[in-house]
Amino acid sequence: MTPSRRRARVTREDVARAAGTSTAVVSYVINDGPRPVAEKTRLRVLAAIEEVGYEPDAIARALASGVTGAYGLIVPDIANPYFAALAHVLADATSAADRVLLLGDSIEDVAREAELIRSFARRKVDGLLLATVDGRPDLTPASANRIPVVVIDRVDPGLEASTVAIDNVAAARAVTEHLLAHGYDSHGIVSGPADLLIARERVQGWSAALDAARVDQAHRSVAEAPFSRAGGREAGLHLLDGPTRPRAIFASSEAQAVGVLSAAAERGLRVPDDIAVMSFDGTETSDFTVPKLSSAVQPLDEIARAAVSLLGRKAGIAPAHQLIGFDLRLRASCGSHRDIG
Amino acid sequence: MTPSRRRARVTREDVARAAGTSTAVVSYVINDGPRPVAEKTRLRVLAAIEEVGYEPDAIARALASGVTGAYGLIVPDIANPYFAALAHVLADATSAADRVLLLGDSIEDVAREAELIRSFARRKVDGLLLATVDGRPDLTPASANRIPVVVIDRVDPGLEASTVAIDNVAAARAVTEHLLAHGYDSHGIVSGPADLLIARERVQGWSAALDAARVDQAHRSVAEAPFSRAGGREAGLHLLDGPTRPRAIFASSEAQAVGVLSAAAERGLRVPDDIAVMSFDGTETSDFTVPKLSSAVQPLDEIARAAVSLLGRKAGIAPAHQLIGFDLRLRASCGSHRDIG
DNA sequence: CTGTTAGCGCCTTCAG
DNA sequence: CTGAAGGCGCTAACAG
Repeated sequence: MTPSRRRARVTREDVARAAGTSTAVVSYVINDGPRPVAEKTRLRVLAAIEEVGYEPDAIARALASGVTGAYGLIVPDIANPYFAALAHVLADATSAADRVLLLGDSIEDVAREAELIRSFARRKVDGLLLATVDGRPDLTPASANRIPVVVIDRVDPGLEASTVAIDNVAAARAVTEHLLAHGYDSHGIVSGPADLLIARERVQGWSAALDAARVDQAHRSVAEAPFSRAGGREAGLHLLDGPTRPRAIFASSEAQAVGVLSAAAERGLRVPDDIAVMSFDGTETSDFTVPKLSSAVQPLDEIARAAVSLLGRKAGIAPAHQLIGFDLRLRASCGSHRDIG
Repeated sequence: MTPSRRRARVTREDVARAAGTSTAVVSYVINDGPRPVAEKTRLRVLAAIEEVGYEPDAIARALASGVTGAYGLIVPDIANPYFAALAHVLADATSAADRVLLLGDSIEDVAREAELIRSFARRKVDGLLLATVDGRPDLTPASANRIPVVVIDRVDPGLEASTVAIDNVAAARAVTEHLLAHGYDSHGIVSGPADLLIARERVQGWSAALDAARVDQAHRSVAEAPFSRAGGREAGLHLLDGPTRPRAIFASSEAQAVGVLSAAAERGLRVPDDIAVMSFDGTETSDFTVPKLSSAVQPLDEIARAAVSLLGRKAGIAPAHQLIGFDLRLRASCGSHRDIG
């Protein structure tokens, strides 16, 4: 049983020999096509595969077939719990599609992102899932290789790619309307970077709700910050220390909301009694903050399913733009359900 | 300028033709070897590459050279902020090593993990980074392909692989000694699953410190739970609701500590005034909880560097076991620094 | 220093 | 239903 040290690699040829067939038949069996194989031969091949311990080489298969069986995912920062949650469901959906996932962390850096796109394109991924840090990323490396691209999360129109997203304006508006329903009279928002469309959209929804309620401009304050916990804390402190401390703050991402909670604690303010907070995204993180965060929830599983499903389509032709519904989840941070934390 | 629709693929051949050389020379230029190339020729080739817009095909290159330029990373749950933080630094270190990262999420499932190991082995990754959910994962698919494996985080001895980890016993002991220094007299621990060595080690360190301080068994309580936020909350509630509520709780992972904070809030208990909490891992998350978490910090960058560096070694021969130092970081949750949150 | 060419392991068309 | 054989795009001997 001492394995010959020189021949670690077991190939189709070994299988064919053991089964007494040709290598082509082995392929037919493994791929269940493109030619039919007699049941008897099939079993013989299967037995031979078992016997010699054959494992198909994914690289060789990829080169020959033109299908790599890999999807690429690029996110601005995998350490951000929101993107981590997104990656989780996407990894799952990818597995379900019987593929592996290439992860790229662009570190919120445009140049790095472009590099990752090129790198993944050279690797001939079967599809690219992109949460971009760039308003208008260069997708030509993908299209040159006929790689379908689905942009998620930070969606901007005019992209030569399919998109999956929620209605940011409507979601932000719904959040704000809830805050208004509580009777809060002065409002602050922690917005994302103004060069990102989704950041502007969320501000827009917030403004629209305040407009409709005829909230005076003097009772509104905006603090722009990166979509991160640190950004949220900074912006939160800025709002809390400002001349007119808002009674309610809408943090336009979950990470920022976590930062706002931390800022409030730092100033000795109680949430929601002194300051109400609502959030966006609504991953599991929001169930474990103190207090729990109310938010517009992005249904990540749905988004993942939709995104991976769009990757299945042929590339190039007619990008699709899929809108996913959001949920409003009320917890303690906005003043609802004080009792249940 | 209308590109011919039939020939999307630009190959070395096109470059060679444009440069008036052979395809081999193109390879030599691109790979800077294995044969030297005259400077003049080199420039001509470079220009030709630019001119025809050539991008090397990573798959073909992998097949021919036997090097894929990809590392695999398998984690129990990428949605867990701790593993997300780990993935972040590993992605970075991988990029620095000029490679891409294949991400596998085993969903805390042993079978799924085994499947991922096989899948990555078939893909011929150049190295495998494994945060296993299995005490003794089957690494033969890797070794059969001479793929070096580095086990991180959940390390167990007797593995046929290199490991990178901190001294869990010492770290847990240091945490507990700090708690004792505060004068707390009754102690609880949220431990991880008992079948994981690191979980047992952290309990061991905790016990050792209590033993040394002659803390009576009656003043100790243990609650076992998964290394997750939900697990931490359950176990936390269990400890808080038990017959002898501990004055201090050591949560043996950051995720669990977040759950404990949430449990304390649910019971209307203040941290650290009513109940002190210390944690493990210490990622950025600990700086944004309310209150901030004191913890034994695992220096992820160092771990990542060490792990990727170990992957560089040849496979098979003599696995190395690298121990990384931990830090003790004191914040508000244990009763230190009340003022600075 | 440069060109020729035989693979890498598998897929798939084309004969049989 | 099965076998033979030509690629997929690139690397790396081996000749010149």
